[in-house]
Amino acid sequence: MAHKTINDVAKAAGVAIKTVSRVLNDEPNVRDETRARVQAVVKALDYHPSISARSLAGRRSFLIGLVYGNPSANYIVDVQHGTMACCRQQRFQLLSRQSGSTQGEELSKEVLGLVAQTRIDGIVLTPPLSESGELIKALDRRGVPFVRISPNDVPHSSPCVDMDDEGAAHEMTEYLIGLGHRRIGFVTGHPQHYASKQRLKGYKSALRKHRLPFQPEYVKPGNFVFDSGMESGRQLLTLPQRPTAIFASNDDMAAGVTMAAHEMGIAVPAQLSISGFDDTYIARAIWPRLTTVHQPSYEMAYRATGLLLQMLRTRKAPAPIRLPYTLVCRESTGPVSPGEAR
Amino acid sequence: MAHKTINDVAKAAGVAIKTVSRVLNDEPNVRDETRARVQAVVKALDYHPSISARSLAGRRSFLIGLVYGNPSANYIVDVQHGTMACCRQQRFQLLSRQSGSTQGEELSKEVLGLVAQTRIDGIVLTPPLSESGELIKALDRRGVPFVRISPNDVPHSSPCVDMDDEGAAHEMTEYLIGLGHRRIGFVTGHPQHYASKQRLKGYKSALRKHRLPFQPEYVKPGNFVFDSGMESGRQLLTLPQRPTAIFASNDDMAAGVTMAAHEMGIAVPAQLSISGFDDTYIARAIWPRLTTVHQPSYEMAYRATGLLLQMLRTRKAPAPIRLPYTLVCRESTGPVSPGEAR
DNA sequence: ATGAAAGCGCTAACAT
DNA sequence: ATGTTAGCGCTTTCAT
Repeated sequence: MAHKTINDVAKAAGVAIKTVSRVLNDEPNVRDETRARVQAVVKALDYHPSISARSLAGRRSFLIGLVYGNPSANYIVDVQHGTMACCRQQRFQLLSRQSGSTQGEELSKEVLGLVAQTRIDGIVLTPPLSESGELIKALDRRGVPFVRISPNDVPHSSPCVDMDDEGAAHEMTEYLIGLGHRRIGFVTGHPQHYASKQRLKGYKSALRKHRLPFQPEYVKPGNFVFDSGMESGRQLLTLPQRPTAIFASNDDMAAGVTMAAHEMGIAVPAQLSISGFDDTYIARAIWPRLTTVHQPSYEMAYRATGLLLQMLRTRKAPAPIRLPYTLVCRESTGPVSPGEAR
Repeated sequence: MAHKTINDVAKAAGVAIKTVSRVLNDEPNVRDETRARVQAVVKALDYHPSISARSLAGRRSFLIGLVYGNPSANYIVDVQHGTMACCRQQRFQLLSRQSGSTQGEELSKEVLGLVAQTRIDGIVLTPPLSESGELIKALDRRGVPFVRISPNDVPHSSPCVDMDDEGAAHEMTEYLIGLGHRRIGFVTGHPQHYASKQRLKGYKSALRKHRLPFQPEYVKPGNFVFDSGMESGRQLLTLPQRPTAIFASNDDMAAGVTMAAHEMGIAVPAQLSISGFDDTYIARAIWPRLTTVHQPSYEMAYRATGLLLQMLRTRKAPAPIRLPYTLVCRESTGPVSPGEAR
């Protein structure tokens, strides 16, 4: 037997299809008794309204798009699951999309095409796409609601969920300083990524606060990918006065630094402390386990999706949410050893 | 301005909407000249047909569902990207869904509900969901086309993409034997997972072939998750006659074994060789990098999706595809040391 | 080779 | 509080 339709339900419940529609959409003006009867029939028939039909007839598709370009698989999975959990609760479906291009006109065109085809009700934007001014402008012009995850400096009225990246990096750096480290290397994130700048800022401000000199040769470039961490790690560790601690802007790169140290026969944490950022799965899977900043990616995505859906209902942008981070201290960091602290 | 419709295109091209429809769907009976004109207008107007309308009117939604319950994030991401790449090429959209329940009636209900709501054209099933007889039966009854990824013993005419798990495990075990190992531990995968059985089988057959005794105490249970590998690793390494090599049924568990070895102060690979299965990101991110079986997850998913879409077009099931694996030898394995091989 | 009309399963706007 | 009707943007079926 084919799919049930709203007509089947209406017939079985002895009401008009409009009444069924009201019940499905939680609209008022239905007697409790009628509502209960319809709901019973819906359950009995195992009826699921067609989102195509709803989307075509109404102004909602019950489809949410998650668009990402982020290279860190573990981060993405956390975000996707957070978004999915929220969608499921509110009976929305999730359409995932990895964007080929990361910025500019091409990106905007791709996302706009997605919207045109699918009529998705809203979009969850992850970094670094959440920072593309052009994309945001394009979405605005089309009137597509969206929510951004992660800090970013594109001023916009749309909702946003973030955390205090600068504060977290500051705190992590202070933690390393507290362990006695004076020469602390830093591996940056992708230069276009606003969070990268914030994390670097926090690193710098902690040095300043503790009157340690900021030495540019201790800051190496990265792009959030493992290999870039390994490469920058190698460079830092071959410096004449090598750092006794290295703080990488995400876990993947911290794992790369750890790999570099292993290859060079430098013991972690005895000779070198390493810390990361994000607290993804990899932080607990490598040896020594990474001291890192726990970024609540799953919850950020969950809350972000919640804001988006709320906005769809109320038609106005809810206030941004800032979620707390926590320092997670594991075995990759330790007190500086006397021998290393010349 | 709102979205363009097929009417806009028809008007601009000076044809009936049916002709536009023919062009969009690559149907015959359109003059080349007319076709070209319509295509030009489509491009000029940046027109994207609404999948809701297509889905409602026709028998296709251009939506593919990816349903997974697999706990390994890195594996899932590979699969999702493979599926996405194929969908993008053929102008399908991807709806991702992590199933809450892994089996039985609940799973079937969830997936059937998804189908009813979204009218997705077909489903890509990943292990272990691809092995649920009940789900497969339910999908059959509803006439929902699907394709399964990974080996499995539910006989069915639907297409399937897999690899030779048994052969791969056999080869990996032989490789360890070739390095001189005689006491080889094994960590199994999730018991419900057919690939687990195949991998164990390959391990056993290699031992047999080389006339090594199969010792049940060298086989410990796992469920494809890091922690289970660590736990089983600990148990194996506290055996009175501990193994000189451990073969875990996936990379996450092999990473867990590596962690256990580190914690117990056992050097890898000097005192213990470790190998995994899958060749996910984690295999290259931990130290020492894992010797493992490269499973072409991305390509398996890509090809599987291709089979599914082909089946939608031709209405008949294409032949299954078996993709080749390769052994990837890295630093986690080495010749057995004389001291260990008592 | 092209077009006209009906209708997919819903919701919107307007009855009652 | 409930029902009726007219579409949403396409594909289908049947003409021409």
